[in-house]
Amino acid sequence: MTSTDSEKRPTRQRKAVAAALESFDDFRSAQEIHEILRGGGDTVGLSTVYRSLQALADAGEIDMLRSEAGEAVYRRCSAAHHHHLVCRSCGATVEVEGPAVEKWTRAVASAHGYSDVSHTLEIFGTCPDCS
Amino acid sequence: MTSTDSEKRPTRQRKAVAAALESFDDFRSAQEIHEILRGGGDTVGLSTVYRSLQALADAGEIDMLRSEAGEAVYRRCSAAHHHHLVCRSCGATVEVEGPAVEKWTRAVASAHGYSDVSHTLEIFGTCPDCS
DNA sequence: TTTGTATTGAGAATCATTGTCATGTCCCGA
DNA sequence: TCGGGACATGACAATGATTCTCAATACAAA
Ligand SMILES: [Zn+2]
Ligand SMILES: [Zn+2]
Ligand SMILES: [Zn+2]
Ligand SMILES: [Zn+2]
Repeated sequence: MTSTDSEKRPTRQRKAVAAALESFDDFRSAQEIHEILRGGGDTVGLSTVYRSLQALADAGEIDMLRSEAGEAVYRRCSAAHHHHLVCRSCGATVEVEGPAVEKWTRAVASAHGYSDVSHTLEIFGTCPDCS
Repeated sequence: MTSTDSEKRPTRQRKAVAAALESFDDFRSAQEIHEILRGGGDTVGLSTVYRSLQALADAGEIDMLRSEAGEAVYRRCSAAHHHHLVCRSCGATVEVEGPAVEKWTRAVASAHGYSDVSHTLEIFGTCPDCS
């Protein structure tokens, strides 16, 4: 196995973190996820939660974004590239896609000679339940 | 003066921070700006730098965004709503506008019943000089 | 089992940001 | 001109999320 070995050992802890990510639908912080695990009886160290989340995010398995307060929050999402519509009040999240936006960012970047382009785009608002 | 009094007293410190913001073209952190001030001979406390930047950002006088590392960084920008194309390597920043994108975010949000909508959008890449 | 390696987690260390509060500054009325 | 009060400052402490350390474990393979 000299090939790209990005696989990690599926330990009890890592599986617990992955499972916790299936149990909610909005973005949560590492600390909140740690709490969820403790509440569910799983014993996982906070450091391990941080490490697992980073690994998952690096592998593209989960999405990470920064809340308006600046904390990193995580969510299990679909595989395709997408963005988020997030309720500022309760966190309710909707995945959204916009081919036109994707095209636009690429066009803008290349128009200015920028290469190796990526982008971040989040929409915040108040959801129907909260308004 | 019972009217909307959002004006702040233009102290030496606040003017120094505002002046520093004119001296560079990319996004800088509060600490970096504090360094610039110290280097320029101005004596301004770090707390005051933080406070001044927040006040300016709240007043819409400057733009604030979070670097990929999560720190708040600031920049003097034009008044109109816009977004940024930022070089991942040197920080070179270009203001960009996209009426279509603005329209799209509003449409998406209202399609899902979200109100009081705002959004963040940044494009990262490698600028011509750095590639 | 033996052994080398990946993983864990408790606690310490970082580091940006915010809070405290005694001191300083400015404006205005007496 | 003087004094009171509201605003502002800055040295320093406190907070809080994230990362680091490193000894103890768990695994996998031989
Ligand atoms: Zn997502
Ligand atoms: Zn909501
Ligand atoms: Zn801007
Ligand atoms: Zn916009």
